[in-house]
Amino acid sequence: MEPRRRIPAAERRESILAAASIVFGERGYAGATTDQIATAAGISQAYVVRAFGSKETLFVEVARRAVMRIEAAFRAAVAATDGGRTVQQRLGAAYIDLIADRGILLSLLHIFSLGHDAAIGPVGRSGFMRIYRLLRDEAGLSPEDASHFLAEGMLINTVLALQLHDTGDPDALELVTQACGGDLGKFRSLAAAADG
Amino acid sequence: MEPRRRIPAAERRESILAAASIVFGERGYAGATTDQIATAAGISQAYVVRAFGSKETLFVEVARRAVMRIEAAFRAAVAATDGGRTVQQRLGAAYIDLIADRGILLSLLHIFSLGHDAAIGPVGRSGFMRIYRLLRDEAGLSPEDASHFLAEGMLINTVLALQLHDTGDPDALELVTQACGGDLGKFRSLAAAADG
DNA sequence: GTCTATAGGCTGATAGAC
DNA sequence: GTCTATCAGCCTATAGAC
Repeated sequence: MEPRRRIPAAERRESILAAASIVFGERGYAGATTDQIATAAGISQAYVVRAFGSKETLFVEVARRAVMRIEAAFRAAVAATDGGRTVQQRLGAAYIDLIADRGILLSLLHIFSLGHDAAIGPVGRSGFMRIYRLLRDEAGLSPEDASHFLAEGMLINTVLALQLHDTGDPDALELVTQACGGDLGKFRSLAAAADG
Repeated sequence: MEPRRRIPAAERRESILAAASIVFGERGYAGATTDQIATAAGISQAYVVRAFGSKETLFVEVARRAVMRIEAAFRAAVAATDGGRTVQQRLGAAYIDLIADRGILLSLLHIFSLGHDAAIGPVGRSGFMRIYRLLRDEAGLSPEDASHFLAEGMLINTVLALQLHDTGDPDALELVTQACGGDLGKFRSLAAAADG
């Protein structure tokens, strides 16, 4: 690998994080290798490790970013004064926009399934609870509504992760339509993009 | 390791599958090792591989079993003629009973996050759709009700995987109570058992 | 049916040059 | 800031004995 252009550390960190989000998403924490992330980021394996200290630190940072992006998107949705739509509708649309980024979607799932891990569990718990409080206290949802909203989100996560929207199966289409409220356009194009 | 008692192959397979369900659940497919599974099953690493051909085959079998257990439990819940309770209530209770087995719960989450995998994705998709059809065609739920039921299940998965039921946080308790419909007893005792 | 031994491959991290 | 080289460890799978 020929030496790359020197780039400010902060900027390089961002591109590593972007690559890591995709690779960790596809393979999971244990399944992903620092070498795969390095290749995706266009740098050497050793540099990935050096930039973040360890693979685990890098994953925790990716996880933290994913949660922060959700919080930011929800805050914007709450703040938006969009005439016709309810807060729930704005929040739902914001969530679907966000997890059309498969890196974020899959990061979330991996965080959940590593809930018992000493390093990642706390990130997942505190992130999930911050989002719950945001829905309840800032968006003004009742505990029941907040819970329902989260439940719908978790089902969307699942059907998208399983790629049920990509099947020919009409029952799958029926389910995905129910889950996403008919707002499938984004994921169809996503699937098409992934094929090419 | 001294040679163990000779045991019929079928029986040995079951004990390996039981051990694998726990270890795969805790560490994920890539994170778990055949040696950890062997230790949990009380046999040698080589024998685990020999008994199933490969680690991947073993995982696929674990995944298949988890889905089948859910189907069986739901069929029983549908068939049960339990005076006071609705089908939804019976199904919900059956689900909560089932995923109190953390091995099954976490197996599910790992299947979801491996939805893109060539070997595991198909198992996840066909299993999920079989369960959807069961809810719709055998339990008689409308597509909307089936979708809501699944959504609630996915939220329960998440809060249990994150172990939010184990936190002192009162907000977490509020959320878990909403998600599980107040039926927390099983998970408390589970947590206590895990501590000991 | 079950084990021991080990080959062969991959991985995260470190050292050190530029 | 970035790379090459490399080590030490771990992991799956196979071979072969009992």
